[in-house]
Amino acid sequence: MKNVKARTVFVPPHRERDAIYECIAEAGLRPTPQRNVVYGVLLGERDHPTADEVFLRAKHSKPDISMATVYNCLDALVKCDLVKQVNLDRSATRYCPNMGEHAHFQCEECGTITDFEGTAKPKTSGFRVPRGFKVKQVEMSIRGLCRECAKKE
Amino acid sequence: MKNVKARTVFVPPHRERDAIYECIAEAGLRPTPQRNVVYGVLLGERDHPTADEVFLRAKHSKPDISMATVYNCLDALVKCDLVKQVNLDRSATRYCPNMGEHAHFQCEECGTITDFEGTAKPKTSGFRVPRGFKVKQVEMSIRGLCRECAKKE
DNA sequence: ACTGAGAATTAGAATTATTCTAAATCTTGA
DNA sequence: TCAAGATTTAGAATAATTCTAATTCTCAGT
Repeated sequence: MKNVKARTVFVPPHRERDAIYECIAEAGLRPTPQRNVVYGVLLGERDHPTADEVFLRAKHSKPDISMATVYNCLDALVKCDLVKQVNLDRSATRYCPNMGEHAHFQCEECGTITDFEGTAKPKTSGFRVPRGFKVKQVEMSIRGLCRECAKKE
Repeated sequence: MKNVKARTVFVPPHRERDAIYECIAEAGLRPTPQRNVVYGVLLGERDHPTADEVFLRAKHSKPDISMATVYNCLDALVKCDLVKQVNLDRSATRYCPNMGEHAHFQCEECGTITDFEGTAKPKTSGFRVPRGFKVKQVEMSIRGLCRECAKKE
């Protein structure tokens, strides 16, 4: 699990699909076909889908999967650090299988989300962490105009 | 509007309440009692309330205010840069009148949200902004354990 | 391979969060 | 004062997420 971050970015999808079994097991969770399908969906199209979109796509390969299961699987994947939750606005939560360090950029105009590669650490970013607080995860999100929409302006 | 950020952190509340009129007007929106009350609620208790919590508090001074209005007002305040939306998990959006630069820290254990002072810029934080993208706003959110919960561990 | 305990899945109901609608009420500039 | 347009309102509608209880699956121990 420790080296998932380094691995997930460049390793081809089929290796990832094997990795899910190890990772889920390591996290004390059971590998199941549903979790596999859900993870596969996320790896297949890295466009930060909502739970609902994941559900629709998962149905292609597993027509009888249920919404509740999709939520359960997503939660499981998040818990064992294979997937990130992305909350940007008031709309539905999105999911992202890129565990490499990156920020989420959302275009104000067209809404698309783009990953910006890089590293976020509160100290190097200039934030004062009060004494006694334990930082576990840092996320950065950016709003603005994507290339296409910036051109149109 | 440009200097709101610098001003809001240390200026006492009563001055803020005057500021809302200027700011709302400048943003091309009308100052109204409801907007004033909603903004006052946010300034009064800076605990990052949800729209629902704002609604309940606003009713104290304006018992006939409606939920729809609370959402309208919050949107208006967000639009004219007096208030920030805070989206951390799958639960309801929270609102924050601190326009000084800061990150949001959420405790995994007790859920409380704490502001960490500091500055977030994608470049100094180590993020590569792809050519053509226009960055307008950067937010940083941090998860971990707050002082109290870290002690208990 | 078989079995029992506990984990995961399922459909659908329930809950929660947010948006929409259309009527009533304000605000502002002429 | 008046008209145009913005804002507020209650309640309905929609969307997102969680819950429930019954069923099915998985796996460790035989």
